[in-house]
Amino acid sequence: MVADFPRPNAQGLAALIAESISESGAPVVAIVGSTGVGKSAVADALALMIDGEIVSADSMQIYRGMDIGTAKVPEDSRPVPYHCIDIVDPDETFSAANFQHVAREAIDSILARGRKPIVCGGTGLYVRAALDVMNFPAGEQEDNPVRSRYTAIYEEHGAQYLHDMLAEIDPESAALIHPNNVRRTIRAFEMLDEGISYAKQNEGMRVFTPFYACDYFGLAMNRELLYERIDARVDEMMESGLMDECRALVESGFADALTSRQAIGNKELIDALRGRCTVDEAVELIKRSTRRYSKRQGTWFRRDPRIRWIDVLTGEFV
RNA sequence: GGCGACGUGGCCAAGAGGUAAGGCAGAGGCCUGCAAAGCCUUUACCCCCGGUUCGAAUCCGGGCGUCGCCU
Repeated sequence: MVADFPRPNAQGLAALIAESISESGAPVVAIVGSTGVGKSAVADALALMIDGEIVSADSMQIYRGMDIGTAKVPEDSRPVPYHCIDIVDPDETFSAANFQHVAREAIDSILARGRKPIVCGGTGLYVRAALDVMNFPAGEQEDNPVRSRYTAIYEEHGAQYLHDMLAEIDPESAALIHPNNVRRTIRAFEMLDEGISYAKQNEGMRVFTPFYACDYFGLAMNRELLYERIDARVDEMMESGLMDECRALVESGFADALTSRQAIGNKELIDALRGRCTVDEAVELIKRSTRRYSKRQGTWFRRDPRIRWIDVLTGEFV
């Protein structure tokens, strides 16, 4: 049903990428870009061309049972092995640090088998966690007492109060975090507890220090068309049974799991299932959230100078 | 044709003589342990013309438009 859109030619794009990497000799390839530009199709085609395996860098495809909503390539249509998909249940905690571990393990094993790792995904932080030098402090995340303690302080005294507290003990970090950004303010406290300051780590964000030598390719598409494709894809997801998928998550007791509340598609539909809005309203919200998400992905990837951008419609570098 | 109401940014909407709140949508941006998350920034010849006034989105007159009612 998206037939009337100009469609990218995955084969051609993959061939272009294959050609570009043959000169570099870097062990890893990464394909990034906003949702809906067609990363998966290109990655699949490329994998077949260069004897590769896919390492998904997608914060939501990590979870089992969330397939339609996260646009996972169905298991029986994966032409090569996929890694970093379906590794935890929706109510398990997972983070960029965990991903770093899992993804590097996958990359190393692919390399050890003499094949080519193709990191493909839209979660910018996860891509960097896997591919760049990024050190996460050792502390445990699960049931983090620091987190709950400062969350309580926030709930009682408000964001500004919490931020002022941070400014007292770590003014450099406080200066970098907007008082309303409670999440990050709390993380700064956690980091202090783990012996490092947010400000210090933030410096590392500006410099790109590779952990693996890697060729980066970004897939881009005219925004208007991308938005149309996103809208159409959401409709397709509904036709493919996204509603049933959500219902199943609810029945498994995952309705209020952190992940279900965050994942676009789930959170809106769960609201609809609970009668808080109509299904049509939920669908519109899903489309809007997805469009916004794709915009945020754009600003994240745009600042990485290593990415070579390809216009998927013209099949040329931009 | 008559009577009445209304006419503020893409949408909704405050305002009622002193130089245009807010919300939504959009756009731009930030980002090292929830990242599909979290957060920041930003958008006005107040329908037109004339008048009153030091000063009008706010008052008066006319025009145009929309809606409702009536004949």
